[in-house]
Amino acid sequence: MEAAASISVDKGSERVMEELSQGRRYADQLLAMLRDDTSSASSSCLVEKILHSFTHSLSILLTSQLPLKSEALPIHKDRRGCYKRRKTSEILIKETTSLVEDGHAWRKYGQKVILNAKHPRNYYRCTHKFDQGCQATKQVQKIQDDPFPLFKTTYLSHHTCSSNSPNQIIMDTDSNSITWSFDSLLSSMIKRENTSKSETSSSSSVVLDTSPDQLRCIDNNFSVISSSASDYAGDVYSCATATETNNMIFDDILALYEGII
DNA sequence: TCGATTTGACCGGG
DNA sequence: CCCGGTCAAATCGA
Repeated sequence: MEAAASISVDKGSERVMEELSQGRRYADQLLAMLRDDTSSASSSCLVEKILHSFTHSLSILLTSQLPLKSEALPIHKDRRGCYKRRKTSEILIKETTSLVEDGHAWRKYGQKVILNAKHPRNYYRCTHKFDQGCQATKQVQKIQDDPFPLFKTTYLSHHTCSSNSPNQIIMDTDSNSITWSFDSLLSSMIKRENTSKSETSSSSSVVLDTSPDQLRCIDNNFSVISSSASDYAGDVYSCATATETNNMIFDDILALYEGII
């Protein structure tokens, strides 16, 4: 981001960016108008695609430093200056005993053997890097071997995308319980735990009872599991809208599961 | 067919 | 120059 801002963009691409920005503003206005009219769902969808296209184009112009002027082309593809190494700010490091989903859509873009490390480091970027210009990346590396495996995940930059996160809490009207809906998270874990089974349910839920000191997993392949979960029960309402806190709770619950299963 | 992953090449910072 | 982060062509697979 800051790297993009410091780039001295030439006049041509500056004009292109201005033109794209104007187009994007028009599309924004059109989308707002269409959203008022409930009968034009498909038109809204189209406008959203146009908006993504504008955002993508602007993102490319902002982040690339490829010369627009035609200069002597090298024989093979020259990628000098094709990316800027990010500043190491906004780092979050997590260590987990298994590879857990964190509710965001990631796309693997690289793997490197690291000096003096037993396992390679894997590089992921946000799926919405190009359609929404989200700069979030993460690195995952196994740092401890198999009897008691440990994975280190390093998150770099915050998500700026508006991904429809699967880790959304759905409040149950039942006064004694809260239903959490985080399909991808739990079903992926169930897949791990039941690899021998040919079928896994596509949807799962966890019910966190507020009165008894129990954590229950309700799923086709699971029976009732209980453990201490009172630490989380009291916090759920207050952090229902804080995604980061939710993710932390999900991680804790996963750790809890791993202790049980 | 098209999105995701793999993997060797390329690049920049130290 | 080395190491680690990123790119992008090739490949995979749903």
